[in-house]
Amino acid sequence: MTDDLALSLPPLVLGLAADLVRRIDDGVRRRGFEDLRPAHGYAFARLAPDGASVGELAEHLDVTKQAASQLVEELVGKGYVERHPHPADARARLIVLTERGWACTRAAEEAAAEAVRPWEAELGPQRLRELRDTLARLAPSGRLRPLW
Amino acid sequence: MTDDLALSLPPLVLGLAADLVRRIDDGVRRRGFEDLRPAHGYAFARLAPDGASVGELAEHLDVTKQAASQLVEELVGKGYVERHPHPADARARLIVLTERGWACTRAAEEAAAEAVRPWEAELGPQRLRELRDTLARLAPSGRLRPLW
DNA sequence: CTTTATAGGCAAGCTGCTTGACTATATAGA
DNA sequence: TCTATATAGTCAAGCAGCTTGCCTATAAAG
Repeated sequence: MTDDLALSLPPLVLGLAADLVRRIDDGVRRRGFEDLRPAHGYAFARLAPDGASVGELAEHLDVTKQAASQLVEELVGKGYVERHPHPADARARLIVLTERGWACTRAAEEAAAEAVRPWEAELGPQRLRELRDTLARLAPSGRLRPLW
Repeated sequence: MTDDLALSLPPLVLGLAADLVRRIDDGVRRRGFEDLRPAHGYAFARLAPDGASVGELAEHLDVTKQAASQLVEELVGKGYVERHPHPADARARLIVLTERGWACTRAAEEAAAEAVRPWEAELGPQRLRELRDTLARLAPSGRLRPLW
C-alpha cells in the first residue's frame, strides 16, 4: 500500500464522521429538540430497545457510573427518560425512554436519513450499497459509540 | 433509498471513525508521546506545513482564541511548539512545530498508516482505492477537523 | 448468617472550554 | 498627521462534564 493511500484515508473518514455528527445534530435540533447534544444520542441508542441499567449505560458510553448517573438525572429532568424499578435486581434501576424520548429517537433517525440522502445523490444506490458493505467489513462490530 | 440502508450507514461511519481515533492515539503513545491526546493532533495538522497564528488555529479547531491560546501554552510547555514573532503583524505570533513536534507528527503518520493496514488486508488494494475515492466524493473538502 | 461483591448516588475536585476585560498593534478616515 | 475603530493575543473568572473517593442498600457466596 502506498503511503499516499494510507494517509489519505484517515482524514476522509474522520472528516465525514464529523460532518455527519454535525448534520444529525442540526436535524434533531430543527425538529424541536434543542436541549440535547450529540452525547445524549449515544445514550438513547443504548436505551432505545428495552432500557438499560445505569451501569450498562456507563459501559456503553465508556464513562464512569457516576457520569452515567448524572447524564440520566439530566435526561430525567428534561423528560426524555424515566427510572423504573429493575425487575430482577432491587439495587438497580431500569432506565427507559419516555414518549418524548421515543419522539426524539424518531427525529434522530429522520435526521440521520436526511444526512445520508446527499450521499445517494452523489453516488447512486448501487455504489452506496457497496460503501455500506465495505464499511461493514471494517467497522468494529461490538461498540456502537456514536449515533449522533 | 431504503430506510435500512440510510440508517445502517451512520453507525458504521461513526464507529469506524471512533475506532480509527483510538488506534492512532494508541500508536502515537506507543511511539513515546504519552502526554498528548487526540485533540492535540488536530492542532498539529494545522501547524505542520508552515505554522499558524493563534487565531488561525482557533478557527481550525472551532474553539475560542482563548482556548487555542491555552492549548498553545500547554504545547509550548511540553516542547512541541514555539512562539515566534509574526513576520507580517507585530500583534500576532507565528506558532511553529519544534523538532519534537515534527517527530510526533511523523509518529502520528506512522500510526495512521498502521491503523489502516488491516483494512487493506481485509479488502485488498483495489477495493481500498475504491473506498478512498468514494469517501473523497462525500467528505467535506474544507475542514479537516479530526486527524487523530 | 456472616462475608464479600455489586448497583448507584452524593460530594469534592480537575480539566478544558467559555465569557468578559484589557493591552498592544494595525488600519481607516478627517 | 492625528484620531478612531478594529484586531491579535492574553489574563482572570466561571461553567460543564467528567473523575475519584466514599457511602448505603441489596445480592450472592461460603
